[in-house]
Amino acid sequence: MRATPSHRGSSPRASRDPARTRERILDAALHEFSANGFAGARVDVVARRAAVNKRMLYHYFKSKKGLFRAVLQRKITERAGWTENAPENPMELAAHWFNLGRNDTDWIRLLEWEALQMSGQELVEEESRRKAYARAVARIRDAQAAGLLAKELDPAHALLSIIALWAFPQAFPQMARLATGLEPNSEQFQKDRLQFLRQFAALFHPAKKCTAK
Amino acid sequence: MRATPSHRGSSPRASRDPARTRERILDAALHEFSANGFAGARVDVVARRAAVNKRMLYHYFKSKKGLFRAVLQRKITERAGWTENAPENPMELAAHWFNLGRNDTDWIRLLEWEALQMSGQELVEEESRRKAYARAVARIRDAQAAGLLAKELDPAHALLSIIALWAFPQAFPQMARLATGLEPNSEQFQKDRLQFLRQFAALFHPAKKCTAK
DNA sequence: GTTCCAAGTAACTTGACAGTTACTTGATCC
DNA sequence: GGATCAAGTAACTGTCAAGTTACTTGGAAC
Repeated sequence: MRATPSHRGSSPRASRDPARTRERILDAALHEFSANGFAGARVDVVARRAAVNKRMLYHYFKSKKGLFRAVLQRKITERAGWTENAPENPMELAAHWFNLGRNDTDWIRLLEWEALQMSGQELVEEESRRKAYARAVARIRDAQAAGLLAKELDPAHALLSIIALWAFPQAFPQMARLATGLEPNSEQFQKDRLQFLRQFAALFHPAKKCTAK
Repeated sequence: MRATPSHRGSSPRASRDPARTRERILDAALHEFSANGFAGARVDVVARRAAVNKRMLYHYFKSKKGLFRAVLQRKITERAGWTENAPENPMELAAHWFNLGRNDTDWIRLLEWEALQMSGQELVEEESRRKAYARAVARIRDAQAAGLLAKELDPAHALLSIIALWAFPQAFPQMARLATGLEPNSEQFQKDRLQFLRQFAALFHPAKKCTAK
């Protein structure tokens, strides 16, 4: 067993460290793909940003496409835990997820590029993603049974709508700006949006239907 | 005043018709940009599809970017009428617009490409779009005054959410598929979604708050 | 009927970029 | 201590695509 070369916190010139190099490439690629999409991304820019020879990208990831898939794959596994320790009440999920997503705009953009580019073909990590969605749908069904959400609503569409409510302003910042006059990444916008989502959720709670005002 | 060369419905070889050529190019470009985005679109493909010499694109639109802007511009003015003859009740807008948008998936995709590419710079047709949004926000405010929607909600965020609810499955078809198991352009999905949006809207109507079950 | 210009064509230039070749360096195993 | 292979480098190549050059054609105005 070999010692990890990166054993020292900030070794000034750890001469070789494949795992770390791989991570550096992935970080740089995430940045570049998220900013420019697959077609717009430049392999040389990724290499420069990662401070790595371009040849190494092909060494580790075979092709530009392979790199893109690896970036998606890493992010998806990172996100796997989002359905855990989330609030039980479905409508509060929107506010909860909105909060989690604030620091991580790359994620929504990646999904957006994926949406625009995928045409028919199999998704990256399709199976595990499907399972994660199925779990989320099941939670909503439970919440319906518990009387937290109107039973007549299709739970899959409810999930889709909850995601839509938090992700949309990040996905379409120009529309958010046109509608509200604020930049969606500004403090003010995020405060307003969060308040809106909370009020919206409160309105929805069947239990509160006849108690509010 | 010169006679329009395209005076005959389907003249087999109208030798010159600038207006028509321009439209042909815009149609082809809409198709290409919507499918592949700005970076992914190929000028030669647009030219071939429009059955036009590539040089003509530069004649009419100056550059690839100019062509992209022209495509957006045309679509935006086409869409200007969407706020007219729409239902008064804001929550029913989602179902209404969803219906209108079904035949025209290019539109959402264009907005999506725009969202991903615009970084800070001025939008195409920014002023007229801002006005259209302001009109829509005003309508929601009216509806709130009329008791059709909870008054505490920020109307701009309400508008944003209504748009989110109908547009999201088209914008992120992969997520729609993962959540529901159906292709979002299938009959079944659209029927389900429409029903969901209607039920959702019905739940929201403050007047129904205490009458339902 | 000739002048003039918008409309149109084909072939070319230029630059950029994904992917490769041929080579060097470092570390681990025996 | 040298064989071996992963990690790494620099310079190159072939292709593709945006934009241009230099030219031709159609038709309207006088």
